Amino acid sequence: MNQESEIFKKIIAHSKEYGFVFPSSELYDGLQAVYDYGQNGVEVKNQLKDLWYKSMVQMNEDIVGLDSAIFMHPKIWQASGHVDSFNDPLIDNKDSKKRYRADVLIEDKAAEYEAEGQNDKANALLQKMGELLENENLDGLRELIIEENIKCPLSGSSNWTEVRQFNLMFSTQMGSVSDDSNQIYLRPETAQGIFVNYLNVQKTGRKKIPFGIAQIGKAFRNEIVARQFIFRMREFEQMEMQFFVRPGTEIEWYEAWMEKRMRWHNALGINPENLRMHKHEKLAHYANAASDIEFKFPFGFKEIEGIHSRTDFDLSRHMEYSRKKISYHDPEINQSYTPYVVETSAGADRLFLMLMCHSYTEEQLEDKQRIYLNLPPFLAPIKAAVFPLVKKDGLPEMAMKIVNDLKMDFKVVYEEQGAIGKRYTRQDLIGTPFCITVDHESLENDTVTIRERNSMQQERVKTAALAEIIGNKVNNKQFFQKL
RNA sequence: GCGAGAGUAGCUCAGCUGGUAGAGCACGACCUUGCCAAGGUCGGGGUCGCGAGUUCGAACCUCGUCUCUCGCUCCA
Repeated sequence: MNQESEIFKKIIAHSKEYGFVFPSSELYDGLQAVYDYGQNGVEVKNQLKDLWYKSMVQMNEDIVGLDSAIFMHPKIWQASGHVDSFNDPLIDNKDSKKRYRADVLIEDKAAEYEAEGQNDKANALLQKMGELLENENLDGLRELIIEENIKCPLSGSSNWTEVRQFNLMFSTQMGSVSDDSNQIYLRPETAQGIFVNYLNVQKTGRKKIPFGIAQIGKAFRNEIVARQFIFRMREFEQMEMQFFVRPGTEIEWYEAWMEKRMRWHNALGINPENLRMHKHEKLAHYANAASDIEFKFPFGFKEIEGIHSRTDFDLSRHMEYSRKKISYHDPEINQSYTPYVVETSAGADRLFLMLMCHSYTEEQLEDKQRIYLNLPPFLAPIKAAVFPLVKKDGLPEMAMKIVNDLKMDFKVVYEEQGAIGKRYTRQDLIGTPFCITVDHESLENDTVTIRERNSMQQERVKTAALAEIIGNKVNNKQFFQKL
């Protein structure tokens, strides 16, 4: 455990030192649980998102894309259940330092009464709590806890703090005149943008069920405690796909998508031992089956993607709250129904962190330690670096010409500073798959050496062959073939 | 939000019982060299997280505050 958190610290430090991830607003001492992607991180993340999007929309004829707004009608969050379930009244016990949900403490007490056969007392308690919650009377909740002599199960004391309301959704005002402005939320998930556009896409795209809608976008959650670097952030990016299916077929599709998504992660080159599927025992209110794909981070197996069978919960609720009909007439069986939904929901930032953890490699050579990022070449921020062996004799000019030719196809850099070994190392540290060196022989026969990152092996090749050699490793084709 | 620990140069850290900041690496220029973090010379860079207080004098002591790390809590 200690060694593992050591390695995680190194990954965090490496991410910052080499321009992958910076704490947000660091100049002003930072902003808790918010991070920025640096010059190298943004390249990785953009390519990761592009890879996911194309894997969905380009590789599946029955999936289309969407980019819905972050601001949405406030009623959407009532329909989705977020307004209710993202608001928790919390209370701390000062002796045990434990935090509880105030409503859960009272519910537990009611359950005790029930177990003792005092059903009336239990119901009265629950009713009173319901009223207090309805009126957002937090002091009243605290009084009720004290009246009922509810004690902390751990410390056994009733030394309670105030009850505080935690709202996991960020809110702001729409409308510049504060008097008649409306409170709206920053979306806590991207899925609802897909649900409320389901009908638009289905009709204008003439989509037949089954079909899917994929979207990448920012979401916001006001986490009580956000830890573990970019694993849990207040502003984060989701890559979600909602697949609409005929009721009764959802479990088949759910299982198919579990397999498909696992294949996707394997195709990234992640060690299969570090990936696992975790079935939810306790299901959320909207799901009839749910699993997480988990990656073994240095701090343990944690969720990177969820696959959920969401039934018709969301569409039905939107039908109810919007009072619009959202059913589908299925010509194949000549029946109308509300489609069921199978969702795949991945965290872009978590996948990024997974890639960093996967890639960070410490290798012991005979005389020294080597550190490099074993990023999949198609996700590396820089595809190739070109060096003149010395900065004279026309070598820089030839190297520059190679850069200018290659940059039409790939992100490449030119570097002449420092000894050649140091330049190789600098590229290793950011995961550049290829280093190309121009030497004196290059001027004679138009060949260069190309060095592969992991093996450090060099090969002398014709300059004209470079684009193809790099392209074969760096394009997405071989990735898609593994899906 | 509670409890514990931490914050000095880009990074890793020194800095004695208070006497107004150093090293190595990194970075930049030049010279020498040329295939895996080379050597030499020179140089840039810090209001010691921030704000008060004590003191003739604070990186150091006291208080507050911010941020980070760990634990509790929460986690669709």
